[in-house]
Amino acid sequence: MKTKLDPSADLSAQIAGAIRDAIIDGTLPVDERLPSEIELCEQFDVSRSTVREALKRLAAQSLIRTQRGATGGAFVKRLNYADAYAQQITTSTLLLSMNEVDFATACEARFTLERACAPLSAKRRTPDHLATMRAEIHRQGQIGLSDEAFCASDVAFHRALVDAAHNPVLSYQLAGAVEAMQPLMNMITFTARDRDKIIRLHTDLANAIEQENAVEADRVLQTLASETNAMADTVFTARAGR
Amino acid sequence: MKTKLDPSADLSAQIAGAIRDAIIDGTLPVDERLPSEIELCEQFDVSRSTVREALKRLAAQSLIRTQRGATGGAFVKRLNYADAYAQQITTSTLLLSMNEVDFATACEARFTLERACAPLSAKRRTPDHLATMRAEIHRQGQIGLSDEAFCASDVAFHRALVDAAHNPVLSYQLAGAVEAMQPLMNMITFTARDRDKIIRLHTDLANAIEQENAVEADRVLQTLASETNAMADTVFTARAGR
DNA sequence: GCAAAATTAAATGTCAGACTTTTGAAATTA
DNA sequence: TAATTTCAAAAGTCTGACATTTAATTTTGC
Repeated sequence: MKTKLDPSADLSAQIAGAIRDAIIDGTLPVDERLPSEIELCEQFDVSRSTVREALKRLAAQSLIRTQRGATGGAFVKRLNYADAYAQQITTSTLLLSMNEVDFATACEARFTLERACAPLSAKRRTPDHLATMRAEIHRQGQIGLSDEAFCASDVAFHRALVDAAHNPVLSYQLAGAVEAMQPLMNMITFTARDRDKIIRLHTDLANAIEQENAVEADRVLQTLASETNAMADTVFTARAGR
Repeated sequence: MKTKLDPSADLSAQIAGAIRDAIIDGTLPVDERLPSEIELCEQFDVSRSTVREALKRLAAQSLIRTQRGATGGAFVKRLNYADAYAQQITTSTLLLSMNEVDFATACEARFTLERACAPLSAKRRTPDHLATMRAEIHRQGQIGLSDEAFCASDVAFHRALVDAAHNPVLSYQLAGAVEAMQPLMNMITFTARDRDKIIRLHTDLANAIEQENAVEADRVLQTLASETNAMADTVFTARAGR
């Protein structure tokens, strides 16, 4: 079956699009083998280079995987959480850094979503997530910790909070919101007093979650949101005045 | 400057990764022109096909755009909301459809996030978003509307609700959660009574948002969540018993 | 001298063909 | 029967050519 393409537009993009659509609507199920490169050449009436460029596009979106060898080929890939997370984080991070999204907007989005998660986390938290939160709080208190390491630990803490809700879809959706903030947070220099304040709030939050106290957790998250905004304000106005 | 690659692994993936990292960490700023394909061949010591496959990978992630002609080349692309949305929706949809995420989990994630959004929407809603919500409610009441069209309108309604919060980052993060549910919702057959119930709840929700009544909006969303779950249950148990 | 037209050069897009490497299956051999 | 060898199919890579697009440059006509 020859599939028609518009010869004036980008051929490899059209081929990738056609295959992508077939994957999304289920025509090509998971683990189905695509036709070999040579067969795709014939089907779309293009050269092998063009077919390969199309396949690389799909591979970049984790839609296919390829195997070499006799029984090899391109297969529809089951999209796993790890790959989806990675893509989400890349996209979210770039969206924020390239579009001059102001700190307040990103911060509001993040804490709004986290607050939505907290009641579920309070209800369903298990010892391992609490342990992770406590461990990160401990790390945050270590002297000589760089600002970047502090931020990374902050992200890990909040990730544990979200994961405690035990809803993988929720974890996935929030991964972008939480992780994409990290580069913005890294622009902030945290004073010792700032760190103390954050650590205290993190401790309150962990306690609230442990006690299954959703109301208190929400209160702490609101405080954390406004504190974060205040710290960013201080840094950015100081920097602007310089 | 020759950049070393591991010859045993996929070359085009390594090249794409190196350039991707440079874009993410800001080494390559927006609108910066990448070296020409020939120059990249020399830099990485590979053939042009390999370089091109790497560039197609980046293009698939909306990280670069290419221009033909004398002053053309590959340029770092400013990631816009439209492209980011599209990627988010593709990824979210596939994640749900390929991983046998049960309806209840996806539904919980979606309504949890929407409920987080609603208070902001109630505070900031403008006439145009309200008008969109009303228009979609009207469409949902039309007789002879297919189940798919009903679902599409449902998505549009909820999109308007989210957009009313006037936080583009929040809209972006929720796009995946809302849109990815559509294929799952499409598996449901809505009876006339179901539709009536949903339309009534949508009306209540629009009214609550118009009156800036966050508490009432939250109540309606909770009801809508449990109703949606109930409808899905009915359909799925009926189908399982068949 | 100026504007329109033709030329040129640089870049991506496409093609054809060869060779390499990997890998499973089939054929052969001990 | 089991180990080994051979084989074939497929993706990965390389080379070189040609097509197309586009902006800058040069030429031409007035």
